[in-house]
Amino acid sequence: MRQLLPVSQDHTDRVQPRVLAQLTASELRQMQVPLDERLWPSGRMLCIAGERASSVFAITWGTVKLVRTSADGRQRIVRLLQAGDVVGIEALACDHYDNDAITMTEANLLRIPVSALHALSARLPDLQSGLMHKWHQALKGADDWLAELNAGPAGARVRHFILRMRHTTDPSMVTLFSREDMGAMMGLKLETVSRELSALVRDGLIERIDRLGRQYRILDSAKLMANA
Amino acid sequence: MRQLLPVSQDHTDRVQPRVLAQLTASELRQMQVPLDERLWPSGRMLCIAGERASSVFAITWGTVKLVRTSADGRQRIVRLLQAGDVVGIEALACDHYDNDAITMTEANLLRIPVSALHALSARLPDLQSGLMHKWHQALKGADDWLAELNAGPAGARVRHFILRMRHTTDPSMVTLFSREDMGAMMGLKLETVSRELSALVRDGLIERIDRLGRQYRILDSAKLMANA
DNA sequence: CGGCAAATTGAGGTAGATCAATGTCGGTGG
DNA sequence: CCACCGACATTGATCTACCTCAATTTGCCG
Repeated sequence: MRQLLPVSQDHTDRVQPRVLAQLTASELRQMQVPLDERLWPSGRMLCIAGERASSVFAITWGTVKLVRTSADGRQRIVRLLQAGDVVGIEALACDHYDNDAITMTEANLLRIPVSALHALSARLPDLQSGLMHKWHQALKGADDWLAELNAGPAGARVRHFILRMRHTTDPSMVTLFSREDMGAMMGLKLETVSRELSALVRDGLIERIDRLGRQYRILDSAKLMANA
Repeated sequence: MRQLLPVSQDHTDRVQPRVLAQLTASELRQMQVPLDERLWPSGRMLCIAGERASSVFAITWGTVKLVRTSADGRQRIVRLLQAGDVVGIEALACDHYDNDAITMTEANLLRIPVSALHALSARLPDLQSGLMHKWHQALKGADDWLAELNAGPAGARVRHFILRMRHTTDPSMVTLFSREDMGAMMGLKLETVSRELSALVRDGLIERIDRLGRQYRILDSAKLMANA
């Protein structure tokens, strides 16, 4: 079970992760911020687009997908959030969530009331700039997602996705998701994703580790990065 | 010339537009903010991805495209900015621009030094929340762009695009762009865009106004909005 | 008038979708 | 323990929406 999680979700190496700005969870608690830290199972809906929003969720480890369900029922994964990202950051600027958010792995989340953040940021200029950083991170993430994962031929999209999913501790290892989810991220059908992955294995760029098709080892990162 | 501009760019109806937060240009000037207001011609590059960034540009009217040029040279329009949006907002959080920004019409821009904003926001809590609102607007814009304009069949994308480009004063009128730019926004080839537009005209959903194919009148908005 | 840039339209090719069959894993209950 | 079942990945065959290549048209401008 453990090795199914991306390494970025490893919570043993950093006992006190910086949750928001430079603040750790315990520092926030010292400042009277009522934190609700919880471990969520995979596949749990954290918030719903349009729903009233009064808190944000800081991710300390795990992966969360932001999903848009279009009028005709098709689901599109708008982007992924991981450790250091904030789920529902839009709650800071308006009173509802813009996207559905669903855990894709087990995930450890710190729920923080928006009111507490507003109160605190008046006193703490550092928090201000820290939050600005989170906004920027989210915006750049959205733009990158579009440019890298939703442009060009299917093969290139899948290769970009693999590179993006490398473990931070061991960049030769990658943890992927279900073919259907991967398709929803890149605007492809699950069969196409499967075929492209098989082609990469056949050509020796990656090697499959587990039986489920979630764990791969990168054998030729140069070719993976080649834009040909 | 005048009628080629989207109505949202009309600057005669609001003499003192709110530039940032609730502030008008003259109010900002009263606060010693050194503003550089300028009218830019169409097709001018405002900033370059990776370039050192020390100011933002508030749009009072006109349209600006954010462009990513991928490694293989293909250009992708990541989203559009219009009146009320801020070009290069990322300069508030880091020291460089993330995207190229190019005017798509004549555009009136207020260049504002980031240092001035930082200094001012310490004194003005309203500006804080106003900037947060801009961040949110940008992030939601990015997510919407992906979900509406880069998902589903070509016809649906083009129809969404038309609806998005309706004039604010007269929602039955639409101003489009070159077929190539439209393609770069929706991940389609220019011929495909042209064909889809022709089909909409043929089926009586829209009517062409000018000779260049930039101005259209919407005849059947119900069918345009239908997701079939 | 001539040349250029942009849109339209047609014919044909192809990447990816669709439909469908098979295989593998993991859980469940006899 | 083993048979069965459901979820998921893979693979093949075919189809089609969109791309590519190319010709034609239109308006603009020197």
